[in-house]
Amino acid sequence: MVKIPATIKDIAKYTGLSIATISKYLNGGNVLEKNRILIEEAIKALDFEVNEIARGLRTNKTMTIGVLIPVFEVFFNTIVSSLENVLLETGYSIVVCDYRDDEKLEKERLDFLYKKRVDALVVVPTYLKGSDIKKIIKRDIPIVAVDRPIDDFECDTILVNNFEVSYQAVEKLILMGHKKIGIICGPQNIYTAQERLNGYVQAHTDFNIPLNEEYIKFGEFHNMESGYKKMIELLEIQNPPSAVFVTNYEMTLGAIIAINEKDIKVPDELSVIGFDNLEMARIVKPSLSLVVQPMEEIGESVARLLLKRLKGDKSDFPLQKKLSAQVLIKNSIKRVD
Amino acid sequence: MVKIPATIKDIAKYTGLSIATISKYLNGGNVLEKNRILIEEAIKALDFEVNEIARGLRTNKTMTIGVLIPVFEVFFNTIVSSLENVLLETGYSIVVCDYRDDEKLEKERLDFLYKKRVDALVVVPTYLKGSDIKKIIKRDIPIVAVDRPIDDFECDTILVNNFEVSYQAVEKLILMGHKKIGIICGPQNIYTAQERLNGYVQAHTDFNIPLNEEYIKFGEFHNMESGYKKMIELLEIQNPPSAVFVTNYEMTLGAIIAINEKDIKVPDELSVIGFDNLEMARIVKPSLSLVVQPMEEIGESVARLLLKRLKGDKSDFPLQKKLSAQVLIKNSIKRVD
DNA sequence: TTGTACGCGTTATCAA
DNA sequence: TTGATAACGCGTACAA
Repeated sequence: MVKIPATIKDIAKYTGLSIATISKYLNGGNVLEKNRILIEEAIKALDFEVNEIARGLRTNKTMTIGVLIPVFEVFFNTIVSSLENVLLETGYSIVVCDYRDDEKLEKERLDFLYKKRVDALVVVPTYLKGSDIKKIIKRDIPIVAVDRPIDDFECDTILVNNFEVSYQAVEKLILMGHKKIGIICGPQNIYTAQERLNGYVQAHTDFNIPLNEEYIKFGEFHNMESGYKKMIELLEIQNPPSAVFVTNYEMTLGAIIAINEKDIKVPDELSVIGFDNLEMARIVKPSLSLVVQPMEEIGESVARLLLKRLKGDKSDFPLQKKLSAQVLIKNSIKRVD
Repeated sequence: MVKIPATIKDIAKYTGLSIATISKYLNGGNVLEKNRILIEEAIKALDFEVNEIARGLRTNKTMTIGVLIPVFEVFFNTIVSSLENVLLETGYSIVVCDYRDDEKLEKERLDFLYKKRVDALVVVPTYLKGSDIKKIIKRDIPIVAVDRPIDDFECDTILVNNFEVSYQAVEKLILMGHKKIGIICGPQNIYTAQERLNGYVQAHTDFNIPLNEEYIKFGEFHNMESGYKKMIELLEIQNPPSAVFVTNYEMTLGAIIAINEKDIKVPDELSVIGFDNLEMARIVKPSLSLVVQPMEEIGESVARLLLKRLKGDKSDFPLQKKLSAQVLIKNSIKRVD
């Protein structure tokens, strides 16, 4: 605690060897057995640890990867967690920042990570455009966009098939006879929210079911109260929907509370498909049908791609990958006619 | 993007001035007006930015503060957020790590932050002991324990009056005539959970109400399913409690779902006090009584203390501060006899 | 295998 | 005010 950590120089003095030899030992080079023992003894005795700042200055690498996410919510947390698990073995660490869905903060955090000299960046953008990135990022480091593409910027991108899975969910409802289908969407400026709405619209189009604007509600991601409110609104329509599709975790939570409060019986009085909420789905009775995104797979894909790029392998750049979410049908859907 | 960022040396060349002068300018020193203009021109032209790694090596400061929290959940997020807001103005940034309630990870993350040469540490410990810290932290940097003390380690500590507020909550129920009071606690190895249980016990003792072990359930923080399960268990007791105190956010969420599912009327059939869940409290009908912790205040206190220590002011060390949580009474409590 | 010598980009000291 | 120069701690040719 009190002593300033020893440096390579100290180890050199202690062992009588040169700085270069110690450095080589530290980096896995060959050293005479007796010297190795000596060095290891010195390291213990002097409580030595490499100064990663100095090493970073020299190697121009920090061995850290910057991760920028909108908020610390379970969807992003899970992705980051699995990303990290893969990276762990490789010597890379991650530094995660959230920007609380704030446009200004999004740029500031990106700048922060960049200034910390991360070796690569993983970004879940909201407002961020290509021009912003070009303004902030001046070194040529790998950047991967996750969950949402970056407007006007060419980079590796890993997405989920939001449109398709949303289509499938709504299609399922339609095939069960539903024609009055409500949807609680996210903000229209967010890519994933747009895609999910588009899937809903396309399914209606394909099955020749007219859209009813009353049934389309816009809530906020990361805000369960909005899910609650929008569900209440849907339930209070004179001619309410017979099924509702809620397009995100937190909003699903709020929607469930609304349904309970109104004492609506699922699926008898209302069919429901939620989103990304396995824990809740287990709890809620009857078991909740869900769209489940492959969060772990996203994290792993990002990690693998990142490692490839960090090795200098630029093949397939810019890579565009779309992973598949699944519609998980449980007991919250009833056939109607 | 392509060009490697310019260095002070480049600026020196461009302007014809010396490296030392540029450096002085960068650090707010006095420079002739014409030189200042010249330097600023060069900085723009060459896209210069200081290399903070090099600066850190030289100054032995990274101007970052490491923050270690159990999980990214709303309670900790809010604290971190307000901590950050205060720090923002000062030039310090934070790097946040979670350890997912994992003992091994808790040490690893601490080590990671330490190796990143943070200038100070904010820690919400779970398993961490003084001996662990002494093993990992060798430089003498300020450490602040938040929400929970660190066993066997002398350092600044900022806590919440868990015992007292829990006592008050239970006392309130008792004063409303309740004698059969259930509690859903957190894990016994966590300080805050212990304190909350102790407050419950003490209130019973003071009012001469015998404890009923059946009414004391242990769930898990950060796991709403446990709140759900424990509430179900309480409700299924032959002689169920007339009131339940749930001692954490996520568990309160699960408990509410359980209550809804069982179609229990609050407060007629059951009085409830939840925890830390303002958003939910707004949504749920009837409005939920709550223990509310002063999250913002915690963050601000930590920040101020930290800044003081970073200035070298060691007065009052080790500081022990206890902030006050409040019992917020709403419509979820009924008088019984 | 080991050591010498230099450079990474910055700050800090001390003359000028 | 400015500049030459020595650190900071480490990695790496290159020579020994």
